Amino acid sequence: MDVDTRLLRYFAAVAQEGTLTRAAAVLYVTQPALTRQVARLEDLLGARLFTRSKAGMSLTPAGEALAARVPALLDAWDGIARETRAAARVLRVGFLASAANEATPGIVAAFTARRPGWRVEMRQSSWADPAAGLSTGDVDVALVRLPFPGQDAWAVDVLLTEPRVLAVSSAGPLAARERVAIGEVLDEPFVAAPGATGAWRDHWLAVEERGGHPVRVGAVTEHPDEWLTAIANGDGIALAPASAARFYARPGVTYVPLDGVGPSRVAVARAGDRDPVVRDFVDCCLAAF
Amino acid sequence: MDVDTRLLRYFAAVAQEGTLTRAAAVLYVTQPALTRQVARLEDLLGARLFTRSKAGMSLTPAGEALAARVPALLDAWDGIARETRAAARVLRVGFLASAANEATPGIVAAFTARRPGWRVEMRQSSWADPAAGLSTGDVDVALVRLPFPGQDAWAVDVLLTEPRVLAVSSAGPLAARERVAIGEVLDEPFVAAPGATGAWRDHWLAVEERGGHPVRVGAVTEHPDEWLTAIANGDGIALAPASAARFYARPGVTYVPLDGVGPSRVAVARAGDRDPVVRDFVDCCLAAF
DNA sequence: CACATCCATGCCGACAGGTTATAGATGACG
DNA sequence: CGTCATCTATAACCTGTCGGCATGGATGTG
Repeated sequence: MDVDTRLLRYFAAVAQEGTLTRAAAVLYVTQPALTRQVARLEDLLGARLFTRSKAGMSLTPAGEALAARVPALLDAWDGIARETRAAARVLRVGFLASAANEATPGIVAAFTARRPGWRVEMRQSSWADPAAGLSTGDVDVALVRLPFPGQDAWAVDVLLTEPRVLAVSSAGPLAARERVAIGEVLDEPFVAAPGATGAWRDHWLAVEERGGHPVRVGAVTEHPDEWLTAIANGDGIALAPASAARFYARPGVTYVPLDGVGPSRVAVARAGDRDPVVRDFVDCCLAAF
Repeated sequence: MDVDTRLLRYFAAVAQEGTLTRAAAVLYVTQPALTRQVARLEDLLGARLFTRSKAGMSLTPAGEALAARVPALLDAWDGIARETRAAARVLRVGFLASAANEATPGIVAAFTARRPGWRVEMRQSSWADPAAGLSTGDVDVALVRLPFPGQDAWAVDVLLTEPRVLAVSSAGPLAARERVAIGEVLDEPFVAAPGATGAWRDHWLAVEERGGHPVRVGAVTEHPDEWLTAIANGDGIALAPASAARFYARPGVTYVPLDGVGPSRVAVARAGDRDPVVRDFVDCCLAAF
């Protein structure tokens, strides 16, 4: 009988949390999706796994039996997948569009020097996935900007801290300014990241610095190119890391120093340090700064 | 990283067989489907698992690593699923429409006497699945008629052997006959089972007894009711087990003894005899005859 | 040079999984 | 005693994936 390991992870989360609602939050899916997947697993196995009540879901004997063995099975699979990738000598590195920077080629060179025979596969992710493919298992390690959704589940080392600046249309009045304070622009429309990215989106809308002041969203973009176009068009302004002035210079877009907001941090994130190859890559990252 | 165990079974089959084409035959899927699923697994893992050549597919080092551990993982999952079902105290029994007979209630009664607290869930399957849900894992044990597709993969005990007779329209000339020889009716249109059922369909079209004589198919049916209607309507004639005269008596349909064909066998099939509960059920079946 | 044997690709229909919105059931609380 | 808050279940919709069939392309073989 075949099953997707995702179903088993869902089941384990529900067994752990005791309610569908909470498990759904942990898994970043909606509660109806969980309801159906759990029911589907019960159908597949031909056994009721939970007794439902207003208070939540509690395990039946069959559920207990399953819950006792599923974590080990999932661990075994994760281990197999890791070993398989290791045997292929490919390290998959995700990076967020705006987290790439001058150091990347040096890091890759240092890594291939330390691990001859290994190939590094770089995968750029859109802003719709600030975890750069880590959470879906698409990559082994990722260069990201903090904070990102689900960050607590990963091992993270900060590589670089840089100020956040303001990106504005060159045609607008702010472009001529020497400096701007965040308090002056709280009513401006902002160009934002997609809605599902939670803390990450908030960070780039300066929600923390607004003290409750509402956000006006002028546009939503996923890629640097759309982002630059939206700003040049005057659809809104946006926070950006200072290095964007070098990487994303474009006629029509001006970067202005900004007061009153904290810095942005670039970090290297991964599942943990059990894998020595990943650890080597992390070391190369740390050595590059 | 999540994966469907079906993908892993596909992979294992290809690794075992060495070519996609042969593995596809073993798995009862088409070769293009396998091509894509293997490619998908490689994508998911981010590693090439096979080197393709005209001669077939041979494992890369990454493929070797995976192949070394996948069978144990699949076994572990199958064991977990079995234990979970056992904890639920539900035995799922599949039965083919025409394999059900007088003995069934007695078998179930004997089983529940031997295993108090257990519930038997009977699932009737259409003729589109002569394995009665075994092959998909929908049931733990099944009452079937031999031969059925993929039969070699299962443990099988014959319960009962009965002659095959001919079902004809009462309005036709054959209905008045005392006996009929198979050689007389090779040119008649037959009412057949769905095309994907292979050996099973052939068995009921008397392909073995035809000596190459081609089959005319007058209708295709999946359920006894359609089958009876098709025969009564004169869409074709059909082979049937002798007991059909009792179970599927209907005005307009006449059963005539038939010479020149072998008997039909009812059997109990299951994955093996490791599961003591399934073994008990099998014992009850054997004791009932 | 036709043929057999592989694997890959394009197209299409069916279905599964996700989302949002909403219903139903049941304690907790003013 | 109504009003919430908190659960799970269901409905409607959209998209991506899987399977099938048909076909193409590459490569040895008689």
